[in-house]
Amino acid sequence: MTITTWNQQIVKKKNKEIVLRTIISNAPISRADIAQHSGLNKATVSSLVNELIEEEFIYESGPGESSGGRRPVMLLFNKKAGYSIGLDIGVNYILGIVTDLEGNVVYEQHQSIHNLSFDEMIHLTIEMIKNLIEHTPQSRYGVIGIGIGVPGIVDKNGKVLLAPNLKWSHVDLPDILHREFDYPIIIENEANAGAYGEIRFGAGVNCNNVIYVSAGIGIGVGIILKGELYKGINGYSGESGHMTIVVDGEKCRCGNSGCWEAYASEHALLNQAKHILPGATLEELIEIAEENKNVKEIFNEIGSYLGIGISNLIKTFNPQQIIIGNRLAKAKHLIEQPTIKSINKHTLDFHQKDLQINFSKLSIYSAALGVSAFAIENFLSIGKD
Amino acid sequence: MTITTWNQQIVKKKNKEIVLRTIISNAPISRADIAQHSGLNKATVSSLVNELIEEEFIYESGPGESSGGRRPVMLLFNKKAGYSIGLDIGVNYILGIVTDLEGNVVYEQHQSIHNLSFDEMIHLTIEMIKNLIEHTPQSRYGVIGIGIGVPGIVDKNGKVLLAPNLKWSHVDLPDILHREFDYPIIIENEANAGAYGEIRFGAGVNCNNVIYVSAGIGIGVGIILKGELYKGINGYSGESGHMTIVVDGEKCRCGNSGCWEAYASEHALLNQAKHILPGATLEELIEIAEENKNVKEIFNEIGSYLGIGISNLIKTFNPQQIIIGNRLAKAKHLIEQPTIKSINKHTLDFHQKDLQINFSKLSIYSAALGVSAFAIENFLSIGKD
DNA sequence: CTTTGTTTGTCTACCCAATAAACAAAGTTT
DNA sequence: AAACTTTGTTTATTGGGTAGACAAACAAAG
Repeated sequence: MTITTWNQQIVKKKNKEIVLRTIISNAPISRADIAQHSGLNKATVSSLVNELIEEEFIYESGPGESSGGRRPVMLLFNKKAGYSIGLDIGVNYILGIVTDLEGNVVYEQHQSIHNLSFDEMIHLTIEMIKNLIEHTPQSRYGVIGIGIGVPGIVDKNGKVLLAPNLKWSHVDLPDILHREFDYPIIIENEANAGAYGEIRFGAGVNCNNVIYVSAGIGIGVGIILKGELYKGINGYSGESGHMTIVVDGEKCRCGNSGCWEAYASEHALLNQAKHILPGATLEELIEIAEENKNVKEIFNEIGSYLGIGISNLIKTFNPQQIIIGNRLAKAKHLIEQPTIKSINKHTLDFHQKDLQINFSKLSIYSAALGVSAFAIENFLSIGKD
Repeated sequence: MTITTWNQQIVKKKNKEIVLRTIISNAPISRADIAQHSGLNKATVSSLVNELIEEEFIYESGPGESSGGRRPVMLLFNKKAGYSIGLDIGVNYILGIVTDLEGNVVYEQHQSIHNLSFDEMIHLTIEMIKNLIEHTPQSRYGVIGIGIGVPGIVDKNGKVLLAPNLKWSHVDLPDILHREFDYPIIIENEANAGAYGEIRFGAGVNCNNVIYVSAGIGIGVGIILKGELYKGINGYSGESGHMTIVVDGEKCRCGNSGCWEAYASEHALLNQAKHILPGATLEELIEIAEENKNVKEIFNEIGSYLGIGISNLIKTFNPQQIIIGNRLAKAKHLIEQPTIKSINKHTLDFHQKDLQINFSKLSIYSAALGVSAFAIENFLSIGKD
């Protein structure tokens, strides 16, 4: 096994990437400014910029304001050079989106599902992808990749090892899809995808160490460290929903007892609420909470427990930001205060320094945008010779 | 702020580092083998090797076995090119070591301390470092750095923000020491240092994702991800000893209740044992446990709780290895089985796949070797032009 | 002992990317 | 209009890595 060595080609590729990323995050920008900003030589920038224009990753948008000399030629990222496809497979829905290279949704398809067999599920997924591809605008690079988020444990090769809520186990999704589609395919856990979506396009833009708490039926955690998704040795990280917060506490679906998600998930909420309002959904409970003290108190309690688990994560990671997402984020106005209160109570001042607690900004799109972003990222760093 | 750009000098530096590291971990090795192993061109390797010889980082040890042609010239790492100093400051001891560049201890000094004032403590530390420097063998690069491990929270600049057991707060140790010594100085939390010591020289050699659980008076955690120490946004990561495992449980010294270390540390152990044997130390209890069922049961329980917290970390990190170190590791024979049993009970098969649970191999030297290794690492990547 | 083939390590010519400096073009300021 | 500024390109140079030729050193076969 050989290590990655360094040579001029790598240098060029890295510098080209620096130039491109500088344009993406500072557009419109001139060649001179890129040189200033990146520290690269003017001539180097000029040459790389011209290659990027040739490849249609960027384009000249015309002259900008003069600052006392020749007017600069402003450069823009060509977000329409290609399009990415993202799917979020949930328990009772599939959401599919087509985005440009900046993560703007140009087409979307929502599909409710109920009690589908595995084969029907796969068939529906494939049909959906076909439809998304059909609705992808023409462009230089076309569809640059397909990302799929699933609520379960995904290994390093994209195999879905266990998705209890979908009743999937050992599903080789990349293999199944590669038989139909000849595009790069990325499968990712829903919490990981959501985390990435938020740091790229949502509440966590410009944050490098972020813990995304996906509070839905269960609780999953997406971990972004040093700007990169951390996945663990086999890809099974972020199962913090099953960390013990009460030894010998409530029974959890995983077989253990006292798990965080037995106290702070949608499942826990519905479980509490069924004594008051049997069969009510999260959305219904949120509405009722406005007038019903007892229901409001349940949200209070859920928020408080949510804060306890988050505090555990804060003490372990000392992150820059916590983002609370997925379905419980809909109840932001009900759980934000008790959650923050709980975090304040359970962490030291040290850990609260420089710490932001936010809710998801992308609502239902977090995961789909996240996997779409993975495909884009993959394309921009690999695809660019 | 300019980004790090890429040029030929960087390429050379990186490749030189590849060559050096290949030699360090594969010595004795020939130039041809390095080329084979690294993927670099023979000529490139030859040139870089000759520079490294010039700089005395490596040397030729004579001809090796022929494999059917000209006999190769074998290369060895010159571990005596410089020496590193490591200190482990504990509550009632200071341990100082001098190591060569491979982490072999060439001189050591143990010092017991009791109820020293802050000034006395600093004075003693400085005197010890002076003594260690005096006992450092002559070499090309001399003392290449000083690393110090402390039982407390250390920020990114090496300032000790809080070390409750030492009664330190806001101690600018780097500043104090730089007035005395003109060497690179690295201050690190004891758990982080121990973690690094173990992955470099101990139980975690060749492991990239390791959680080191420092179980002493309290519990600290050192997190190694992708081969690097993870420190969080401000350097306060790994305070997992204070994660809640029993909501509204035992009071902890931090002010909260139900913290892991209130159930699984030396402090918790002594607390339990004082009802049976008031005033007994950990070492005494370990001896007594051989014959005393009640004491043995306390170790059992501590191990069980230790396993619960470790399980929480496993679910979050999906690490390759857990290393249990610090004082409680002395009771390995008493707590290993209950700990492993507890981990088996509280984690899923997925997380146990490819997972090793080990105890510290470096015993009392973990932290001192760790900080020493930090200094060496710093020297080898920066010091080498 | 000779011949043949292999392995090792160096040397040379060459390639390629970044850089500095010179330069032209297109502005602004005095 | 003249002088200065800024932008972006062109030129020559520097300094790395690489391929391939090469000699030295050795093993194996005859």
